[in-house]
Amino acid sequence: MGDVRCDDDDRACADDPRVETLVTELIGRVADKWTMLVLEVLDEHGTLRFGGLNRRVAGISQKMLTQTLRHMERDGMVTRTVYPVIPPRVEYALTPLGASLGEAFCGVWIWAAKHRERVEAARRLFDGRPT
Amino acid sequence: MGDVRCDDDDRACADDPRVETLVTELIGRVADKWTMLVLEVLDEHGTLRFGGLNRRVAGISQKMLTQTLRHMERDGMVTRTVYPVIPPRVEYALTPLGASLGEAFCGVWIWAAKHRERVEAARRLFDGRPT
DNA sequence: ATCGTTACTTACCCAAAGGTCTGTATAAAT
DNA sequence: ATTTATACAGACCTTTGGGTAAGTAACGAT
Repeated sequence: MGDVRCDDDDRACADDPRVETLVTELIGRVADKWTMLVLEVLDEHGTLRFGGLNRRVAGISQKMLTQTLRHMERDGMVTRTVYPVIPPRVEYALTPLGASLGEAFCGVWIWAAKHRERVEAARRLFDGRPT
Repeated sequence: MGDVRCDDDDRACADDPRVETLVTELIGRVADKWTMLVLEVLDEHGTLRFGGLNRRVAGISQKMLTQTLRHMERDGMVTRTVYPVIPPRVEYALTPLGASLGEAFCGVWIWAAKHRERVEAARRLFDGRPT
């Protein structure tokens, strides 16, 4: 039961060091806490302005929202459309690439939903708390 | 092209706050950088000792390996088997739960393999570097 | 003339992550 | 007697993440 690797699509899980590098980056930067939440909100609402995102992402600071959006833009996950009006109007939307990352991460969401009880039980056991 | 949510399995991606909490924890703690790398190595090699893991995980410090293994053990991802011999011998192996998380994250690996070029191209474009 | 609005940028600061180094136990090998 | 091997734990210190707050620009409304 340990040998079951993941070979659904292609040779993806292989030992390509460049893929490994990207995955490490994904875990560490692209797919950090805020990125995932922004991605989820954009996936739900389609196009949103800065303020709208700030209101919906729940707990994010202006600074982190800006930073996160810049990273996502750099990685080709979102488009940033500036309308030269006053007061400024900037719209953000997911690219197909961004949407596909969301779908990829959906597997983790499903896992979390499916195994939540089990993880919490394991923690209680480990911590020696009563059942 | 923006409405495509992820409804592969069940109502997983829904708005259950407990799931959201767990996912946030997953991204932030359970499924952090080192956890994923340890998980991958254990999935490849089956059972490994502390030293073997330390040698194979590439760049991890002793402290972080210990910490990561403790967290994974607490979450029910790995088993820790101590043999009371001198010098000490401790073996680590994935549980079925741990293996299933690896499979869930495999979607991200596949995504990374499939879209690596695209992400790197987007970055070059954003950074204004030559093609 | 001043205020409000929007989307930032920048400076400052604190807490957490994480690396390095040292200590520990114990028996077998030299 | 000293060294070696193993799997840690703990102290110390640097780096990074991330929050707060203030500043900016430019125009319409009061």
